[in-house]
Amino acid sequence: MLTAQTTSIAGSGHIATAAPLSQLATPMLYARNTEIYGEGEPAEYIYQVISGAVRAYKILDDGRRQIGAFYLPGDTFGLEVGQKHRMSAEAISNCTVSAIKRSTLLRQAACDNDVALSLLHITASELQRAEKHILLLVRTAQERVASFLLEMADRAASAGTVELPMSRQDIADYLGLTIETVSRTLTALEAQEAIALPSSRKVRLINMRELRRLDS
Amino acid sequence: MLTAQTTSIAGSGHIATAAPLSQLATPMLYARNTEIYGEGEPAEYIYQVISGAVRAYKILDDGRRQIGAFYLPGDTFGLEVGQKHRMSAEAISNCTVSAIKRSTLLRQAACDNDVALSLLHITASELQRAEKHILLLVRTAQERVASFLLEMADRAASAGTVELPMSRQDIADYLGLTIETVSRTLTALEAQEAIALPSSRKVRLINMRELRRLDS
DNA sequence: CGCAACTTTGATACAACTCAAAAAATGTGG
DNA sequence: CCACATTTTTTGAGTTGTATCAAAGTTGCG
Repeated sequence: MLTAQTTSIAGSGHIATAAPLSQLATPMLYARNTEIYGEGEPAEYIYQVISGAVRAYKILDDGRRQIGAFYLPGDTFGLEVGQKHRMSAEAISNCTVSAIKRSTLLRQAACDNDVALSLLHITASELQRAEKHILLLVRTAQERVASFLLEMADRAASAGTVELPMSRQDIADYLGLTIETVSRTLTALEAQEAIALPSSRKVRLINMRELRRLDS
Repeated sequence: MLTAQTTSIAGSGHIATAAPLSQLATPMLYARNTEIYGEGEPAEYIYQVISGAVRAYKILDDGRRQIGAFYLPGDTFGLEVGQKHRMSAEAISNCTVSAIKRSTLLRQAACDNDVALSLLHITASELQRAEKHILLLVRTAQERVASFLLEMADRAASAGTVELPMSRQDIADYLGLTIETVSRTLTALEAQEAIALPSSRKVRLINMRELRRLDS
């Protein structure tokens, strides 16, 4: 069974095996920092990242922003069982996403078990991610940052170097830290030669053993 | 459509409408502090709390325990899409739960859409809970404790007084705080007359406006 | 090239943690 | 039902990690 990460909504996954659906997948372009949908808006579409990166977030009452997830190419996002989006989503970089109508999907799910099960798997993956995120948030700054780097490496690494599509502020809002703490922690990891920072958006993972020990 | 909180696995919810399933629901008794299932174990059953309270948790590598959720009467827990339980579950108090075989359920889900959709709704509820938990963990101790009390009041209050089935340690491990901080925070809330503590396991919510302001 | 945005570094403050001990609650056997 | 042992909760004192406030670098873009 495919996971949400690899289930294509327009490709070869369960959903797409329902013939009419793949035809309904619409490619869409979003410029850097533009909104894809807002919290509380009717959930019209579910999306899959084709290229670029997306952040999903909520704004807390005190004005802070908590990023719930980053979505990279292949990831599905924006699926809601209820009527409304529970987070906002924005393009981190210019990106292309493929979208299909939620109403179509839910209608399909009501009669097609494969579709219903795919939705279940996507939601279960999101749950697993959220639970991992909870564990992250009770750790030290070093552990959070190390864990974040390893996660990004898993998802987007090429030859030991991670290209971060997101800003320090994005990382801070994801890890529940301040931008200063993220910056200082990266500097500290560099000083202890666990990573190198050839540029602020490029991280070379040098001492994986040490990073994994921190992630543990 | 029913939510996970109100979907009965042995009663009138979607799952039970599949006639053979309700017959398969088995009532089970667990004594205080006994394990219902362990992390990593094959997920044989899914459960619903009939009476008592349950905690689901993971042990971190440094030995700390993070409680992911408390389950109260009516709540469904232990549903996994994968083969294994991703957390451990223990009875907080002596409790009775109703259990049905996961294999049966998944077999049903593969052909019965109502069952598949019920599983989707239960999982989506868990996801929503986990996302709320994430937002909790980036707030101050006072905000976390106030939010926790309001959550418990919503779920189990009778006449403004919340009976806490769990210990201070349980609360601390749920909120990502130490037991001392939880205790001090409750004392502080009492001092500012937002709550009263007739006993350590009983909390009377006095100033709801103030608590909601903290929860916000 | 110059301005705006982003990132890093520095100094200080404070919330929550740690270690320690007292107080209160709970359980147990006589 | 009481006396004692154990567990849980509260309180205290001191430390520390992260936030805050401030400013200096750095990068990228028009």
